[in-house]
Formats: sequence, C-alpha cells, structure tokens
Amino acid sequence: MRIPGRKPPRSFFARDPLDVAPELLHKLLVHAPDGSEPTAIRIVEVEAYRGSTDPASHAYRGRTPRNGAMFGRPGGLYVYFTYGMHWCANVVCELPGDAGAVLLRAGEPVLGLEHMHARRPAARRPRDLASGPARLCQALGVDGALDGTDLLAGPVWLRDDGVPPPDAPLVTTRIGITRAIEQQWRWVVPGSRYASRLVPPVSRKVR
DNA sequence: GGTGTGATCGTA
DNA sequence: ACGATCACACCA
Repeated sequence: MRIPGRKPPRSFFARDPLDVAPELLHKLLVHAPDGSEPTAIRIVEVEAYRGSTDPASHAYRGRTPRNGAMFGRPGGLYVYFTYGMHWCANVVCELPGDAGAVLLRAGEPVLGLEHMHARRPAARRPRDLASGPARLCQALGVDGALDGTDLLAGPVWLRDDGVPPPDAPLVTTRIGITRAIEQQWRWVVPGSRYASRLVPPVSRKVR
C-alpha cells in the first residue's frame, strides 16, 4: 500500500505548539494498519496545548501514566481517553524544555470514506465523519493502542502532500475547556464545512 | 438551523 | 467529582 505525501522532518515538530498548530492545517493524517486499507483525513481544525505554563493542558501538573506521550519525542502521537468513552489524538511538540501538543479537532475525509462510515454508523454524510476530536479518531480507527507511536514511522502518519496551510486561518479560543479560556489557541481553515464549528460557543460552562 | 441533556468511566 | 465529547431529542 502507498502512503500519500511526504513526511515532515523531525524538526517540524520540535517547536512551540503555538507555531506548529497552524502549520498542521491542510496536512494529511493517515492510518495505514498492516493488512487493511488506509484511511486519511485532511486536517482543518487544531488546538495548541503547552505544558507547565498552560492550566488547560494535560501536562500542566507534570508527567503521569496517562500523559506520558506528551513528554516523549516530538512527532509522537498522544492519544487519551475522555468522558468515559472517547479517544482523542494529539501531535506531540516540544517548546524547548517543556511538554506540548496539538489536539487534532477535525478533518476532511480524503481516503477510505467507506471504511470511515463503517466505523461511524452515526455519520450521515462525509462532513459528520471527522468533525470533532473523538469523531476524527473513530473515523480513522485511532485508539489507545496507538498512544506513543511515531507519526514519522506509522502506522499513523502525518504527511505533507504539498497543499499549503491557509494564509489567513481563523483564530479563536479553545473549545470545551474551563481553564485558560482567554487564550486564542485554536486554528481553523476558513469556511471549512468539515470543522466541528467555525466559531466557539458564545457561552461556556462556568463553575 | 439551534439548544439542552444523559451517557459512561479513567484519572488525580 | 470532573472532564481537550458525542448523539439524540426537541424546538424552530
């Protein structure tokens, strides 16, 4: 089987997640398991999480069994379990001397749509397949077994097929968090119909 | 199109 | 007790 695009150099990931995040827009995320057909999405929505300085980050309180991948090699995949039922995937980055990651929030399905629909019966149309961080993982078949794997070695790959990131991405606050809600650390492909939403909810739960 | 709510369980 | 969420019901 053939993996589309080229792999970015390791140095692409070894930077502040705030710099990496917008450059992940329009890149491909490919899951090519041994012995079954690959599926792929084009990334359209991301959020950056820093480490010790970001109260919303899983790495804020240091290393634990769960967030270990965030402290590993840049270019790794950090997959975590949340709400008792969902997996979400991050690209591991590294602000020099600190942990960091970029949450992959949504993508446009580009390869293996029939397999994605089989994994996501609730999705009526392509725009429902990967328009959310947990939906994206379901569509690609990404779960905890892939936590800590290398995006430069597979079976989950980050690939660059030459489509540049948007010149003027939409920048907003992060979604679904209750801390550090003032930071504008979410980037979306302008006008994308495959994003989870273009504008964050006006009111968020406060406690 | 929009809003509100229950599900479900690992984590710290 | 609380999530870096989702699907579905319900209203428009």
